[in-house]
Amino acid sequence: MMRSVAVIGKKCLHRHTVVLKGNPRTTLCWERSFAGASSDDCREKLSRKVLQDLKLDDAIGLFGDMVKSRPFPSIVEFNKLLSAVAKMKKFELVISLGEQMQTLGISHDLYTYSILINCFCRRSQLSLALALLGKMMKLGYEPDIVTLNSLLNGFCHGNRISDAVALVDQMVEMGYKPDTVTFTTLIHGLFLHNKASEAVALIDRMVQRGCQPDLVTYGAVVNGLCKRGDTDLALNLLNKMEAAKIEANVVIYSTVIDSLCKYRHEDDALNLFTEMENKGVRPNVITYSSLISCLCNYGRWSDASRLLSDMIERKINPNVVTFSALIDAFVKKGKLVEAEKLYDEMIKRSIDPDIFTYSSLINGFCMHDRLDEAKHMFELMISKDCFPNVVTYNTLIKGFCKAKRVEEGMELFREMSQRGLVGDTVTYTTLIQGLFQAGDVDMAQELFKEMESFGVSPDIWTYNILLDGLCDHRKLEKASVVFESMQKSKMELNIFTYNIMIEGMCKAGEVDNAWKLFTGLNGVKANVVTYNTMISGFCRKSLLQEANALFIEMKENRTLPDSCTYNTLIRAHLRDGDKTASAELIKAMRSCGFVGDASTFGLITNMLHDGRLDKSFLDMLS
DNA sequence: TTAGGGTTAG
Repeated sequence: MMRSVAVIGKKCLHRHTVVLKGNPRTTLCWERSFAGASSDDCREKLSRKVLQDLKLDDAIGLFGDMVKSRPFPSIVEFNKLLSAVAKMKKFELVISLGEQMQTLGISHDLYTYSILINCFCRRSQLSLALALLGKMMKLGYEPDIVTLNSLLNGFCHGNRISDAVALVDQMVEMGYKPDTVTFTTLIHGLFLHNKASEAVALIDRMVQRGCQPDLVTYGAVVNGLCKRGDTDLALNLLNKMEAAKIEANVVIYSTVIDSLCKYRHEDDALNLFTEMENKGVRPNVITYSSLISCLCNYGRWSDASRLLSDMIERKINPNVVTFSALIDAFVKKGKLVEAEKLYDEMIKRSIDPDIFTYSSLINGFCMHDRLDEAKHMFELMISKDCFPNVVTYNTLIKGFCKAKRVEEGMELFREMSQRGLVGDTVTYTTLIQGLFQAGDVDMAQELFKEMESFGVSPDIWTYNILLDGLCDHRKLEKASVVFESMQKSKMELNIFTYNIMIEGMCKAGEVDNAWKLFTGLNGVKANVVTYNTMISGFCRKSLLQEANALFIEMKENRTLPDSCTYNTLIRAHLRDGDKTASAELIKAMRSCGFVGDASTFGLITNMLHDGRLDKSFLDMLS
């Protein structure tokens, strides 16, 4: 590449002129063509307005007319058409039209070459783009900034980001003046290749070379940094901008504020909000919505409500996003009444709810087992031509499954397919879980098979639910087969996977196998549930020594026992007739602030009745 | 007549 670009030099400029002069054919033809109706037609068809909404078929037809008309229309007309086709992203077609032109003896000019180089780049055919650049330069055309920016874009989107950086340096050395397009293209490429620090360094390098980056360039870097959560670096850039007397605008401030808030620096976000006000930058509905939404999600309702009244007072009107964000936050915190009030308020303000609004409300109704209202909301949105997407369906399906109405969930699943929506991993996982809970083991397994055959990849949660369902329904053998295939696959098993299998084995009486699994957790850390399950497995087999040993081990491994750990052990020791050990455990449990659970109370009551225990035990428990 | 990516919120 560098060799090709290295030949770009001043001497080309001379030849450039010569070639343009030496290309009188198109000029002459064009002059003559004023008399020809067909060429006039073409020219009319190529007017800017027509080109804007030109259809692909018309473009091809037009090209056919153009190559048939004699004399040929000028190269400018061809360039306009090629450009229009390139805008339709039909890059291959542009290339083939270019080839046809050459076959017909219609010479390309600088613009044609630029368009074609761009097309090769967009098709990731870097070598062909470079070859064409070489050819073009041999003919004496000096690439201009647009040609080089296209090439730069090609490098950025191909895997040649270091060549992209080098190209910009070389452009500067050769006297080209990189423009905003050059920089935003390179910056975008750097972020695409995870080179955030190089993007920041680029800004410094530009300044060093006496090339002051503009607002757009800064904006691109700030945006890229914020998307990665590098808010410190973004704030540094804001300071740099200020030092360079480039005033950040509301978009840049909103970007940083949003990012600060999302990464849990909400107070810094609020401070920056004040700072932008002090600098005379007026926040807009987006600045407010983003802050309000984050604050609500963190439960900072009073701050959020202060901002809301603030924005209304300043006539910055909340829009559908503001309302939806609020509704969603209220719903997630279980405040459905408030969410419904907000919904009424937005209707009163003639703000149309959108798919987010409806989906949040449907979620709210589902969370409160108000399935009929959820369904009603779902039908309402459709009646308003706001069509549910896979997320909306998943929400409602989950609601029905949780309410043990898996049949209706399945019905929705079929309905979404009819609407042309494809279920995703969440859809299938939810339904598989619902089917297992409803005891429909066969259907659950069938759905799992369907999901695989439809190319929807099960994730670790899908597998965990499958394992759990199989174990719950006494299909440990089948679960073990699945588990082994998971171990062999690249999938990372989590502690839930192990907990499910350990529990399944213990419940099936296979404590030895469960213990084997427990001692062979592949780099996964046991949690309190893992210990509880194993301890309970030992207790079930009256292996109290093992259970006690594990209880000690879990404390040594800094896994805090919970109410379940204590209750399991207490019951086991009571059944074993060891009153002393039980009494000690009860004391220890109480000192941790836990109490006896229903099973423990039940057992003690029974033992009181048949005289195995005296009343002091009951007093100890409560 | 040629190029980039947008500009931010649920």
